[in-house]
Amino acid sequence: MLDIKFIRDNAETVRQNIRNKYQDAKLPLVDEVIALDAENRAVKQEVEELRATRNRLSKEIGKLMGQGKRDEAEKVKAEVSADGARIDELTAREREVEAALHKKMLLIPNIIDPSVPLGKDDSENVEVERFGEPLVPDFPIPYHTEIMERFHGIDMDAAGRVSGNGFYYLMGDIARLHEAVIAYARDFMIDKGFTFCIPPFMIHGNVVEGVMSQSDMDAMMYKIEGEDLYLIGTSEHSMIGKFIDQIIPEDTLPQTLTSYSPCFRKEKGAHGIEERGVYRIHQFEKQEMIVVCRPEDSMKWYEQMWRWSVELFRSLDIPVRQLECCSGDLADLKVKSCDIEAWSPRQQKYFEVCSCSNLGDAQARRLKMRVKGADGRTYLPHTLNNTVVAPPRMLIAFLENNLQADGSVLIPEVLRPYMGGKEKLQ
RNA sequence: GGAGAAGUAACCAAGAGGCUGAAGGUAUCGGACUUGAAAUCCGACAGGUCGGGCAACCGGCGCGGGGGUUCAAAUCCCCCCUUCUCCGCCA
Repeated sequence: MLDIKFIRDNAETVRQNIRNKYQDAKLPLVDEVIALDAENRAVKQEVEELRATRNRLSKEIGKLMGQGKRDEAEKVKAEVSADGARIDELTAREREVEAALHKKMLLIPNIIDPSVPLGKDDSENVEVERFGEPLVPDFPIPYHTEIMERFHGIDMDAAGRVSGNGFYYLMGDIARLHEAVIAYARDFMIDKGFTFCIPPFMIHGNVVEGVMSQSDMDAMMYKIEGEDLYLIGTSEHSMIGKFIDQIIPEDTLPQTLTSYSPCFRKEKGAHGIEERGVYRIHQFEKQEMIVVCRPEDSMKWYEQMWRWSVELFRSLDIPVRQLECCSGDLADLKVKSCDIEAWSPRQQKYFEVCSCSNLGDAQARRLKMRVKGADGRTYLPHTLNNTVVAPPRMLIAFLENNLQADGSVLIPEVLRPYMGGKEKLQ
C-alpha cells in the first residue's frame, strides 16, 4: 500500500511500476484513485466547514441557555438544523468515498526496488549465487517419503484418513529430527541476538488485511467458522501484526524477533497440493525471523537476513543457492525478495526452502504502526521477514543430502545435541 | 460459558448532556531561589490523524472500539472488545 500523497504526485511512477510487474489490468486504478482522492478532499472541505459552523453555533446555544435566553437559543437552533441534512448527506458520501478509495489503494502494488530484475513470472527469477557443491552421489536417491518410510518415520495413509490430502504423520526418529531442526534453528537465531517468541496461531481479519494482499489472503488463509479469526499462514502474520495501531519508540528499534509456529495454508492457486510427500502441504511448522527497523536500515537487514539462511543450511551440509524474485513474481506488498533454494541430488535441481522479503513501509502503513523519533515526529518503519527453517520441506533436502550409500542418514554435528547424541539414523 | 465491576493523558484520578478541546495530583521538562543538591515557588506538559495554507496558523475527528439520540455527548441508548473479581469447565 502506497501513500496517497505519493500516488498523487508520482502517478507515472506508480503506473510504470504496475507495468514492470506485468499487471496492466490494474493501470486504470491509478486514475480512479486520484479521482476519488480529489472527491474525498472536496467533500471533506465542505463538510468540515459545516461542522465547524455547527460546533460554533452549538456553543452559542449553550451560552444562551445558561443565560436563560430561551427564545434566542431556539432561533439559533433552527439555524443549525438547516444544514443538518447537508451534513448527513456529505458524511455518508465521505464514508463511501473513503471506503472505495481504501479498497482500490489496497490493490495498487508497492514500488519495487530498482535492483529487482524485470520478468513476468517465476520462470524469470534470477540465480544470484551458489553456496556449496551441488553433488550427485553415485548411488540412487529415493523419493523423500521412501527414505522416511525406511525409518518408519511417516504415515501419509493415516493422515489421509484422518485429515485428507496435504497432511502427514511424522513418527519416531524422523519426527524427532523435525523437532531437532526447529530447536537448532531457534538457538541459531537466539545466538544472532534475536528474541525468541511463540505467537498466537489465529489472528483477526484486520490483521490479515494488514500483513498481506487480498489475493494472497484468498489463496492461503483458513477462516475459523463463525469467528473473526484466521489460522496463520506463517508466524510473520502474528509477529508483524503484533505492532498493529502501535507507536513504537525509536530507541526500541530494530526489533529482531524469531518465532515458532505451525503454518496453515490452503495452497489454492498455481501449484496445489502435491500428490506425494511433504513438499507442499496444508500444515507445517516453521521457525521465522522478522525485523522492524528504520527505513534507511532495511536493505542492510535484508542482505543480512538471507545470508543467515544460507549459513544455517550450510551448517547442515546442504548446498543452496540464492534466487532473486523478478518483478512479476514479487508479491504486491514486497519491495524486494529472494528465495534460498536447497539442492536436491535426487532431482538434480534446487527447490525453495526459505523466502526473504523486504516489505518497505507497506505493512506498516496498512497496520498503522508508526515509530516515534527522538525529535517527536512519527514515521513508518520498514518490515522484513525470512524463513529460518520450515522442517517438513527442509527435511527433504536434509535427507537427500545426508543419505549414505548404506542407507543410513548422517546427522550433522550441530544437530546431534538435539538428537540425543546420535551420529546417524540407521 | 455465567454473574458482577471497570476502561479518561506516561501514571493515579475528577467529571454524570452545554464557558471541559477535558479539574487535581505524580512523573517529566524549563525557570527562580541555592556554592551545588534537596525542599519550595513559577511556568510548560492530551495524543494521534486528516483537510486547508509557502508558513505562522485555521479547521474536522478524538475520553477502550463502533453505531445511535440531540442544535450539542466523556457524560444518555445499543452492539462489541479488553482487564479485574467470583462461579463453571479444562491442557
